[in-house]
Amino acid sequence: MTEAEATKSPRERYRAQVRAEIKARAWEQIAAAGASALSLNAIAKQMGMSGPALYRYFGGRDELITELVRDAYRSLADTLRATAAEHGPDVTALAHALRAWALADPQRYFLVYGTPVPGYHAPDDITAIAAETMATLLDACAALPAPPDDAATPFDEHLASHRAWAAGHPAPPATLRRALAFWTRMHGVLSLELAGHFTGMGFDPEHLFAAELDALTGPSEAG
Amino acid sequence: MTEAEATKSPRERYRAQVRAEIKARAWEQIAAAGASALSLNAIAKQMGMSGPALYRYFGGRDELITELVRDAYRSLADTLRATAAEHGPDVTALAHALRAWALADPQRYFLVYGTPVPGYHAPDDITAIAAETMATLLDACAALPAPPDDAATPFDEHLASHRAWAAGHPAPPATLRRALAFWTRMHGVLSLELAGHFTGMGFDPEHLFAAELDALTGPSEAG
DNA sequence: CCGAGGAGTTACAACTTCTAACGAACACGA
DNA sequence: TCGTGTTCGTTAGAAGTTGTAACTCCTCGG
Repeated sequence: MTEAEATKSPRERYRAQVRAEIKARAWEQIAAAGASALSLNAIAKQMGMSGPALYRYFGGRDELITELVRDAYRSLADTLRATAAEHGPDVTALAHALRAWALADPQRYFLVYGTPVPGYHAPDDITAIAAETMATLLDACAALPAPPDDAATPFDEHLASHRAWAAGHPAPPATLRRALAFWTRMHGVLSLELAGHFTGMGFDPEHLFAAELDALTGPSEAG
Repeated sequence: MTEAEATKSPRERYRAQVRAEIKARAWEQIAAAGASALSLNAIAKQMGMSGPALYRYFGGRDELITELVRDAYRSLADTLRATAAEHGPDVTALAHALRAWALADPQRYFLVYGTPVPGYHAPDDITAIAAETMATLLDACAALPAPPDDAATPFDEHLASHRAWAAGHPAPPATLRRALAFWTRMHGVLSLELAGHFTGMGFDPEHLFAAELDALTGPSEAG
């Protein structure tokens, strides 16, 4: 990384630095008021230069946001992969890492899992990062001990022949099912928590998250 | 309703009609391009009048969106309540009604459960509608037969003393826990499905939804 | 019938994204 | 060392947006 940056020409290093600062300001704005309130002009003014100058660095607002979305996916995938590298394929560690990542910057989470724009389709490289994240999750679910009553569900049979997303993974349908359950349940709690739908209800969202995680890892020994 | 509208003055009836048409156009725009792309000018142009005229009917863009959010909450609460009135307190019927409501207009779902604007706090009447929805869900969960291994979880103990949201409901903590699980899991699947995170993965989201619902209603007899 | 108030208009301010054209600074090769 | 050419940042401007102010006109109600 040091070598890669050092070998670039001065212009390229400067350009990379300005791009990085633009993105940093953009993240500040998004954290403060959401992605829809992101203003190129405001960023330019903060950086002491005038509006159109930013178009040297990003094709426009959409391109900047796409870049931030890509970074968000990348950050999530790296965080989970690092967690798996440190704790092994442990679904509990993954869950806590996911929650910490989400709470650290809710708007970054929503950039990945929030309301989509109807027409928008993410570039292929972004969906590739998403697949990488799913692979990490699948590995952890494969390492999960099979529960005592592990009869094949109807959904397992469906997954047996509809597993394009896990084509390169040797996990059986039950593992795929558990991975999907893990993903959707963690997201269900986190999404509602970050959106503030639990505020005023009295309970601690962290306990709900832990309860759902317990139900996932040990459906029988949870009591 | 007929009486209430008929007794109003002509001016008020006209005003209500124009407000309704504005909201109808707004829903079209939101369904087509999302809430962030809603343009008062575009609505005015569609209706054959010029921009500022709309400010007679809505204080501004934010007020119009808040009104649409209110209508979305109201629609969801009414749909679930009507389902409960027809099928009784059946959590399965509620789940299918919720999914149908969500699929009928994804952006309406996201207006309720989508990415929040950091600073925004919903008016009290909207949170009251949300509480109404939770009450309907609680009733259905209370009618659910207790599973065989129904030992109190740690989260149940937490809920026993942190149940402000169910203050007026006699349901025990285990029922509260099941209601929260129902809510978060259904939302987890629906949210990811509507946002398109399952596209290209190969499986049918409806089957996943059904599987999660099965796990919720009968954890033992599901196999 | 006539006045008061509501509806819609245009004009304007202050934003936004984004394009075009220009000048100045800088890195690089001869 | 000295052009030269690329790149950066600028201003100007078009085409949008939300929202306010002032004015006209019509209509409803006493």
